[in-house]
Amino acid sequence: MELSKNYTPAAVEGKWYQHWMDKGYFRSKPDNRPPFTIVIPPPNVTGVLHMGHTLNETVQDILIRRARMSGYNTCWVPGSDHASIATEAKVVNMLKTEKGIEKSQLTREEFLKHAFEWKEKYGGIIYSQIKKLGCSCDWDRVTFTMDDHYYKAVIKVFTDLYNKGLIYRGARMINWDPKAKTALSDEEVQYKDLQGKLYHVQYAIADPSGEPTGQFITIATQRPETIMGDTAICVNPEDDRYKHLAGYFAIVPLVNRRVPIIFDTYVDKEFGTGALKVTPAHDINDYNLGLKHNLEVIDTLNDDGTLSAAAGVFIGEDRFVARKKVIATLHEHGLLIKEQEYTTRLGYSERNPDTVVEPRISTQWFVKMAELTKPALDAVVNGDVNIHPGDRFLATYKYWMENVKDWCISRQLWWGQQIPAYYAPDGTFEVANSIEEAIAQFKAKGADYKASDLRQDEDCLDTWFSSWLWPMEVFNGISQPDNEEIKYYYPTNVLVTGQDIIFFWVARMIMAGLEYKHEKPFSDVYFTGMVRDKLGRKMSKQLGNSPDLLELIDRFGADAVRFGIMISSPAGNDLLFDDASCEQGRNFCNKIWNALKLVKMWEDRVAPGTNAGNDHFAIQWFESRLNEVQQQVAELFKDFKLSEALKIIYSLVWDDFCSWYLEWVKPGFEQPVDAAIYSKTVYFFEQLMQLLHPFMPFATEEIYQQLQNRTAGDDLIVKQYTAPATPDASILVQGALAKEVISGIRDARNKHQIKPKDQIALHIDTTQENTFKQIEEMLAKQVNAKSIAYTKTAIPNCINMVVQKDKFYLETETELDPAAQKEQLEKDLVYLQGFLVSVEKKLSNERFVQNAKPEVVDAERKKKEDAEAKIAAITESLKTL
RNA sequence: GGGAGUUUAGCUCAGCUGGUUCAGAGCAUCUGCCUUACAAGCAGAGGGUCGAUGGUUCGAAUCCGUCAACUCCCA
Repeated sequence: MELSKNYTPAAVEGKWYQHWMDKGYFRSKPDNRPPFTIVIPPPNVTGVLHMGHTLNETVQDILIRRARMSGYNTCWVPGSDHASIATEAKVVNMLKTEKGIEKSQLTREEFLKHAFEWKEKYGGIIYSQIKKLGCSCDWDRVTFTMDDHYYKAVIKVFTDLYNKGLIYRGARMINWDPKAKTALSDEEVQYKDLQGKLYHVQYAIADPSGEPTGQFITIATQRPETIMGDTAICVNPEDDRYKHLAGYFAIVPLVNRRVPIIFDTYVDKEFGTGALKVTPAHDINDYNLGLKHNLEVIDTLNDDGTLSAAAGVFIGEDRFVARKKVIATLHEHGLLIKEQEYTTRLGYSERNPDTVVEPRISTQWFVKMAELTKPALDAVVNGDVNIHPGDRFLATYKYWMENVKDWCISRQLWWGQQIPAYYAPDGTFEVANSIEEAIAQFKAKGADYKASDLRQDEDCLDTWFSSWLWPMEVFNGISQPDNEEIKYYYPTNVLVTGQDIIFFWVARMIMAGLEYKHEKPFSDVYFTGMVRDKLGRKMSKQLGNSPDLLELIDRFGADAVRFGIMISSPAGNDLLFDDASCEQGRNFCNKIWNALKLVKMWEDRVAPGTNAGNDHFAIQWFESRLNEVQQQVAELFKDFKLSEALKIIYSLVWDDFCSWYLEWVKPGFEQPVDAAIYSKTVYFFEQLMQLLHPFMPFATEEIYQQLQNRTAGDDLIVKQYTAPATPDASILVQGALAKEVISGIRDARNKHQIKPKDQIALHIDTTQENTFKQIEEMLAKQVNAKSIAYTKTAIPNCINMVVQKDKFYLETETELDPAAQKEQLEKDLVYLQGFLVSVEKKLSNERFVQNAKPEVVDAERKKKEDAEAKIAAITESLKTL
């Protein structure tokens, strides 16, 4: 079959993916082999694959494929999470715009039906993209965090933690998303720096008896719309400006409430006016002050961010509209005396990025973190779980673990696991796996209720409260503990994820794993960096700088995209992604494809019966190079240095194999090929494809299949690696010398403007004639020499050059310019003499000879000898000019 | 405000426990080639006082101090 001019990914990718699927290569069942398990960090169902995912999935596929080829029973579990807030927001929006339905018109059950329909429709997009990328996930294991068994597992864990006293219900200051109308955990709030204003507002002062003194105290606030919730004014006890106000009151403007003036060192004398208005319901610090000083809490906001009746004024207005109105009113009354520019930080909702989060007091469910974090911290600190790269994230992890606050897990949403707390009419409640169990529990306490008497908590659980069970429940490890699969696959091997979810997810999975399996969920965590555009900007929808994955694959091929993202991806560092690197990947595929074409051309020209080729220097050399790189790759994989591994494979294939090896063994035009050389070349090619396969699965499989006729089941994807042999160091040195001589001669030819077609006669003055004798043929071909001769004396009228200790004379018909040659040689001479001086200086330094390691001193002596020999060679050459 | 990280060729980055085969790679640039696998290619070349400044050492891109710039995390 005629091979196409260039590699055409579209023609092979779908074909091989289907073949692998048909053969069941991605499927895993427990057996006698050691397992190698990865659980996919579940992308959320609302998403499409972006470049961050692409990097992530590619890394996982590389690890899985390499393990599959290394004797492991590999299991890569795909899935997605339900993304409570984001999905509910999308569904609500869809219902409104497409069907004109408000969520409030629906029952919980009706809403969930719509949500599941939505998930069926859009949730699969991401899987098809992962397939396009070539990922070898076990598609029979797709798991969703709202699957029935998963749902039950989450409820079971909730009940269990509650019974252990690790979950409680209570009123706390929480982060409120007024758009989604739900509480958020601390981790779901993103802070942004903003230019705000500080308003200086006057409050009238009343004396201890309550009589107005006619004086005012000025406070500074960013949030004048919360004034109506003020229940104190606080100043620093050391502040001389306010000391006389002990026992006095302030009158809150707009609502004329009389509130105490309190003293606390919390207040910074230097900030603003040194006087702080205290609004316990709407600021975490004020809340704490309120607790300390026993202040009244007045919540002036509704759950949608509008002012509540408790505000007294501007009731029903949005908080930002109310702010403007309050300012205007204060201004009218002459109470607003100054506006000041001020840089501040505001919290935004992670899932509704345009919505400012409101600190709010609310009754929610919390997980007590202290007991759970302790073992999870130890697991990482003592190296049971290894984080890559290095321990760069260890400090961050430690800090968070040591300072973590209780985790708010209730969300005022429907899309998620409904909290299994059942309330009796009298307000008491029981937490149970089902309403029947709740009734029984009530009964045990002497309260007799029917199901219709009880009301289940309306709220659902934080998505992360389900995804922290992921490495266990994808194997039913919570719902059916100690089943065969969880025993076989858990703990998993590697977790590959972005560093941005270290707290959301990684830390909590470790906690859950230790709590429920008494074992870490994974041995290694590999953090990928953030994918940025080539200007270093984050990729975002707003900037439109995130390339479309499917379009990239169409343009370059999946292998090229994988290559592109991996080659620019040092572990853990942010990577600047540029289409150009995919282009490099495409060119690489093409290069290999063309090497295939060359080798295939030889297929019909094999000279039978000859085996002389086995002694060919190129074969021995490449065998060693291959072994050397195979060993290096194995080391790099151990350290998760995938990008570097790809780089050295790339260089092995392109430079060593294509540029040197193939040129060295290539027969003359239409000449026969030695049988041994041919079969060795095919073997090397297969080895290279095998080494490269995890990175570029499609092209390598295609080429592997093209190289020889294969029997059924002989597929590269499952071809097992063999342990590399030890490379022959002396052959490698000779190979390096050959390359250096060839490049040197080519350079000399170039510099003297000898046309590529003009032949030279080469004379070599060397002490290692045998070395050159065995590479004579390939050397002559590579530098276009018509003859090679050995000499012990200088040849006149030649281009002179020196490589290491050997002298080369290039005899040519072209007119030579001795002055230019002389200049070049003299330049080298000056450099070498300077080098020699520095080495001698070092060696004559007694302290160096005494203190340095013997091998270092020896190395310096060797350098000295080499430099002297080379100087001698150059000096001799110069004499002939 | 607290903590972490980064600063090496035009660009993106390697350089582990200090020793001129460590001053590197890829891309980009320049020169010469449509050589019978590949112009998405081949053969070559140029380019950096390793952020600044002190110190330790026989010797520092590599260790320590200070400073500067940038990035990220936390409050």
